[in-house]
Amino acid sequence: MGDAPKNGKPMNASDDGVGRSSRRRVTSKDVASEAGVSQATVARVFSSPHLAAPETRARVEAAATRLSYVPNAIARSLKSQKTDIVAAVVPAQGEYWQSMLTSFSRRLAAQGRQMLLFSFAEAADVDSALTAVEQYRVDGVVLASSTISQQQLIRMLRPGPPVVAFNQPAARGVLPQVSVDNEAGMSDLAEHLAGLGVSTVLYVGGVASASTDQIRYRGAARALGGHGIACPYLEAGAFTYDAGYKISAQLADMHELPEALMVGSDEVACGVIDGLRTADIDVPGDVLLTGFDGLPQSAWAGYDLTTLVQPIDVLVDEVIELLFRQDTQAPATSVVVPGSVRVGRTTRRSDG
Amino acid sequence: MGDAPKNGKPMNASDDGVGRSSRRRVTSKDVASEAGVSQATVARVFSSPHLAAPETRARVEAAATRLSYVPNAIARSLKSQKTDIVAAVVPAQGEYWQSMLTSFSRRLAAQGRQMLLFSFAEAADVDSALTAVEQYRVDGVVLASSTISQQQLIRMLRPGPPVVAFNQPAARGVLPQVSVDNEAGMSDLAEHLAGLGVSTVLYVGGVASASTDQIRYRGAARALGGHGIACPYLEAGAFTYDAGYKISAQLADMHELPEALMVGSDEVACGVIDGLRTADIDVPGDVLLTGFDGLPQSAWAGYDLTTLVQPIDVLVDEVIELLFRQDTQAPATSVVVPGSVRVGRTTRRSDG
DNA sequence: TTGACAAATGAATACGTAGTCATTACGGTG
DNA sequence: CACCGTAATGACTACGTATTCATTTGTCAA
Repeated sequence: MGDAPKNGKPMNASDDGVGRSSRRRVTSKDVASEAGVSQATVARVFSSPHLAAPETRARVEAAATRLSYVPNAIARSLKSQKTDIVAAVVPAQGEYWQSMLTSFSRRLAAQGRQMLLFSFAEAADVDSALTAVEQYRVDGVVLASSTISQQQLIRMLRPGPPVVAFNQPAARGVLPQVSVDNEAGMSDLAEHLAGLGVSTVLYVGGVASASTDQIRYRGAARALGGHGIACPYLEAGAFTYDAGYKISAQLADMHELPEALMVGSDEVACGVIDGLRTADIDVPGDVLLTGFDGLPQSAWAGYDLTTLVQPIDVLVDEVIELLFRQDTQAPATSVVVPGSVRVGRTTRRSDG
Repeated sequence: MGDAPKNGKPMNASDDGVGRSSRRRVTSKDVASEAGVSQATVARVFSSPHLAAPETRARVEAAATRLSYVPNAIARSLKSQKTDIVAAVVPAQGEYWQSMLTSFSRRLAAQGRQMLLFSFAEAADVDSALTAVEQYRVDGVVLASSTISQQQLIRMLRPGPPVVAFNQPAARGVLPQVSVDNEAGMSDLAEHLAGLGVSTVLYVGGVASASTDQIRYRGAARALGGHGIACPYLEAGAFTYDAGYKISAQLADMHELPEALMVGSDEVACGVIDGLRTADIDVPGDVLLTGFDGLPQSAWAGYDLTTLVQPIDVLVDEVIELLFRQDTQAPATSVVVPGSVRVGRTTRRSDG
């Protein structure tokens, strides 16, 4: 046991080494005295190793291992004014958000960043989430959900971390925003239907006031209009399975079904299919159907929807790119990523 | 705009007062001088208001509002040695974990705590997640997943924040743990089947090495054994829809189907149902079926599984209770919460 | 030999807050 | 009036790290 370093301040000399050494967390200072260097050197070894002599580095690392030293990210954040944390404000419900979440989380982890999660069920929760976000000085914020109010969006504009809205076209011009090309996607699906010779279509939306819903409907209506096909709008009331299931009763009651249904989201579409089935209406036998999003469930054999698959990983990458781009000058960039049509059973005429 | 020295100290002394006063974040010191009090008083107003005179408090709050002061949670955490953050280490895939996540997140938010999310796809990711967890000095950790190794569990035992394992019976005796009563739950389902007069049963597990799978199977085997019914085990290979879908081919090839299938999880069960359907085997017409977990999808009309519903909110509450209980003496408490059987279409004989 | 220069390191400081301690003022009790 | 306890507040410091600055050492060219 070598001892007597030139810097022999007997601070915690009363601690008898081996005993209960685990009461207090080990700090860089402890490692420093263990390795016989200064605290500054320890910090350098961990933050910018190239500034330390190889021999010194080895000694410090050995000491750190011996003491099971773990750097304190809180202190680092305070000093460096960077937390390496990104906040995500995401609706509590909805299959779609979940997959976006995990993709986002993994991408961040690969960059050495962490993710602070805020899930909310009501608008009020968003406010408290935003308050917490401000306190934690995160490096970036992602706002997902189509139900965040304009006012809440604007709140994020005051000086603070960069913010990006996810699949929230309403934010365009207010916040930087990333979304799939909702209009073109739904348009592509409409063209697919038109190509099948469909002549009557009904659009089943989720929430009429949601910007995604409006834009998707516009895509359908325009494309179909180009073929001289009308496209009335019916609102399910929510982007949920249950909403789709319930609205299907209205569909079943129609004296004449359209040839195809374009549904605003996969989750609603699954509900519609199941609901129609209870009324002995078969998809695609009696009516064709398209979804939107490309959820895992939409590919399940029980549904096998024709839908627009959102490239979630690409969207997430764009979000991160936008968050950490140095060019913070451009005030409200809007990135739109194309999706891709996946043809499933629900638009295959079963007359084979 | 060519000035910008590479290492320019951004003194905002040139800041023209009222205008863009937002270069630097407002601190409690700023509020102090604005309100004509000391920094200590500002801190008190925000952390323990009862220690400040009402009049002073009002003045400080007014000043804080005027400057849009937001307390810095990082600095507070450093000083108080409490982050009010809980880390969750959760598998990236699996419907079940997602719902647990959002429930957990909302519960924490209600307590003024935040949640740091780590989702992982492979075991290697768990290690890096645990490293990050240690650095951020979180107040607690929740480990979810049945595939975390014993070694990784043990790593969390060194001095650090309290840790609770979620639905991970393998952790029993090693870490405090909360889970649904897997054995009793599966046993209840088995009794349900026995009550229907079923005499041959096949158990379709997810991953045979997973502790939850083993315990659930034991519940089924014991209960059925009590009725003199055998219960062979078949492994799907994963707790996923696809695994269930694929394994159903083996079921369809059996020269004689059992009367009932007990599937280890709802997600696998959905795959099994869809897979059987492609082989023209109907559930419940040709074979009864039970699931486990109580996922939202299991209640969808297309499946409507008889399953064991896990009371996620209760489980989450127990986790939080365990994390922050002062009584940290008890080394490895194990809380087991009962689930409830929900009878669906998949065990209703369609002989009506 | 000497000066210039780079590499390596230590001392000191700042990040923004919470808590400890000391100080002041005040009202009640003896 | 003297005494004491309590409320309210300010000065100061610690939390653990990253970074600046100065100092030391070694190397090379003049």
